[in-house]
Amino acid sequence: MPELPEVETTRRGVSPHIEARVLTGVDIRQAKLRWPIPVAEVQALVGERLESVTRRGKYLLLRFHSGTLIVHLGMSGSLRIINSQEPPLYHDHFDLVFGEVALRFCDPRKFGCLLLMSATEGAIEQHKLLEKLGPEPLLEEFTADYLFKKSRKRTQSLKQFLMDNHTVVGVGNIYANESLFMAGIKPTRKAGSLTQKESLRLVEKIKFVLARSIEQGGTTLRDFVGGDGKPGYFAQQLLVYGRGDKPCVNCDHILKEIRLGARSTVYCTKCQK
DNA sequence: AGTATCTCCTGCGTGC
DNA sequence: TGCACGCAGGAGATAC
Repeated sequence: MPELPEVETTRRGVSPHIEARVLTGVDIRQAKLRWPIPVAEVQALVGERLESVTRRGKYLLLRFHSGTLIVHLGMSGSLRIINSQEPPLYHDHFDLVFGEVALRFCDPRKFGCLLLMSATEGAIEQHKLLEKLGPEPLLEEFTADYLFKKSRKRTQSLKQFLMDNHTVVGVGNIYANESLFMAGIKPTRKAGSLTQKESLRLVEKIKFVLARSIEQGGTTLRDFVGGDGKPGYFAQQLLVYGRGDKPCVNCDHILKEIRLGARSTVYCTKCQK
């Protein structure tokens, strides 16, 4: 599942191939994604130059003069640069064509989306999907003080609180598990029980683990932007995620795996307090 | 307002 | 070997 590092890696990977180029065609083979693709509106962008490729949370934003395309990869989506003559495979739902190259979207589970916000509707930040998002975890706006204050009087579990986009964007299940382990904090605790000191550790670890994954993604960029279109997981060392019933890397105690809000949650009952 | 639950979809693992 | 079943998972929608 693409988490923030994968989305950012995708952005960096595809952007040099399409930015500043003119959209010459739109080929939508499957409009039924999480929300229906507004086919005619997207096609109306043909002839316009792609001004920028940016990211907000896990949303990719492709800005054109008359509007901005919003792309989300959902659970299983990927974007890759192809030769525009290349025939689509199963689950390749749409292409944005820029002359001889194209940006191709593949998503077996169809949890992703392609939407358009017209420039006449206002700034992209005002879009319904974006306006209530929390801070970007890698920017200075995401601080220990912010997280501490935001968590006051919250009764839900710390992990679910972290995974809520209104708290902070881009911390999905994998990184919530990893950062809580690295900070030595039990995921089941109520968010409101977080101390200032713990908040500092947690924010540090979230930033660290996300930044490191983006770095590692950079090394595999060429692999997926080029041909096979499978971004896959970064060659990252996951300390707890997917390691339930295996020994803790710190103390050898067997890691515990539970469900929090139907999400796989793994932690060490000795190292995480 | 905050919290928990439901929902979309397909591939994959499991068990018979 | 084949088939039915069930589950995972991002995050908005819905219910309370």
